[in-house]
Amino acid sequence: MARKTGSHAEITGPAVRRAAEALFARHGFAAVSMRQIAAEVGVQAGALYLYTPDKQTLLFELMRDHLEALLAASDAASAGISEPVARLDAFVRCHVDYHFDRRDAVVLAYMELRNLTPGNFAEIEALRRAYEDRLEAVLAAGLEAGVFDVGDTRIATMALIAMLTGLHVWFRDGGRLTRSEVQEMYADLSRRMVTAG
Amino acid sequence: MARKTGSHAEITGPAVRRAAEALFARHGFAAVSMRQIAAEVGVQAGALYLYTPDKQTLLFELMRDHLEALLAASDAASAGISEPVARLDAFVRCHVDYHFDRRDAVVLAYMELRNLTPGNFAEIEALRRAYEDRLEAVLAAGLEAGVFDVGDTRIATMALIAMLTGLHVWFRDGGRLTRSEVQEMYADLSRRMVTAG
DNA sequence: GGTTGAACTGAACGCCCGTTCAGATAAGAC
DNA sequence: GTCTTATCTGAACGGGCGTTCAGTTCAACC
Repeated sequence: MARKTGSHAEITGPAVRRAAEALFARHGFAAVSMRQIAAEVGVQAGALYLYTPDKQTLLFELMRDHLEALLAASDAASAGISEPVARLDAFVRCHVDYHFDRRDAVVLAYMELRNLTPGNFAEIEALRRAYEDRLEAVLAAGLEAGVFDVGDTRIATMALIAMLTGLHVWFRDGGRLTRSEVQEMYADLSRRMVTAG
Repeated sequence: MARKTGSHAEITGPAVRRAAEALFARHGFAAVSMRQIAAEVGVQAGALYLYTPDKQTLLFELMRDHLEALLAASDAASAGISEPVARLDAFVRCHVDYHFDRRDAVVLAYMELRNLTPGNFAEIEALRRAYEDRLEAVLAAGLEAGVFDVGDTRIATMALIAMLTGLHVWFRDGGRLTRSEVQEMYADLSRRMVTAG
């Protein structure tokens, strides 16, 4: 049987993922070595291979777990809301929340796509596409209902996603704006962007 | 004297920069080796050092040259236009133009900041900041004139820049949309984003 | 047609990479 | 107290990295 108290695997495993996420987000996957991750955790490089089969899988699982959680959070945030303007508002606020809480994961998920092997890329891309599709469905519903006015829902979707994802460029913890101020502003900008003038 | 006809330096130099730009944009600075760049050009790795002192400087100069050209193009595009709505329109169309014409350079300029040494980063960051400031000045002028309605010009600026830069995620040459269609759509989205409802 | 020098090769430099693995360590089980 | 096994070390593997440089090539010049 595995040891119960004093079992390090339950500490080291998450520590490896946390360290990898932070380092990959800051310096990029290709620029970070397994030895750097190990040093951050406080073990030798060889020990990492008790927790991941290889570096590529470590990246892939970080991205996959994040995107699955983001999708679930997004669905939960808009559950029970049917009015398109309110749904867009909920989507945007949920996304901003994720930036405040899981910033490194968000940065990874859209900066490191090019470092995935083809098979892993396909799976991550499908999740990202699913997230975009959630937003596009909201825009399409609003268009149908006559409350939104966008020439092309796909382009408007990509523009909105890009605007939201761009948060990471300027946002700093403890900056001059609070979470709810940022949410308010981005919700306003988003709504106006797709609403008839 | 240098050879005139048959001089390879005038061919190889630009070829090195072109190859580096394309490879850095596609795979990321850290994931591309000097040997890969050399292979793309058709020379041995050592020959690259006739055209750049090192890999870092190669990246830096690509980014600097691009940003300086982008700033110049942006200034030229809005020269003589004083009305804020028209200025925003010109800014957006110019940016979209750059995406069509110098896509790899655009991708580099905002994806590879983290791979610059501190000194190089400061210089590139200043250029990027100058570009953002151009846009923010337009928004501030529109706010003053009462034609724009944004709570915070800085946040609106960053949101707009992110939206524009996000073009690279979905745009593909020869896709279903023409250059002027994309310009039209992004100009519309931008204008509505910052205009009073 | 011999000389010059820009352009390039090819091999080498020391270093770090991802990954493997035999062995050390130490905590739970009996 | 002994055994077992989860956890980790430390050294090694082959290979690729950025960079240097002595030597080769060959077009242009005199």
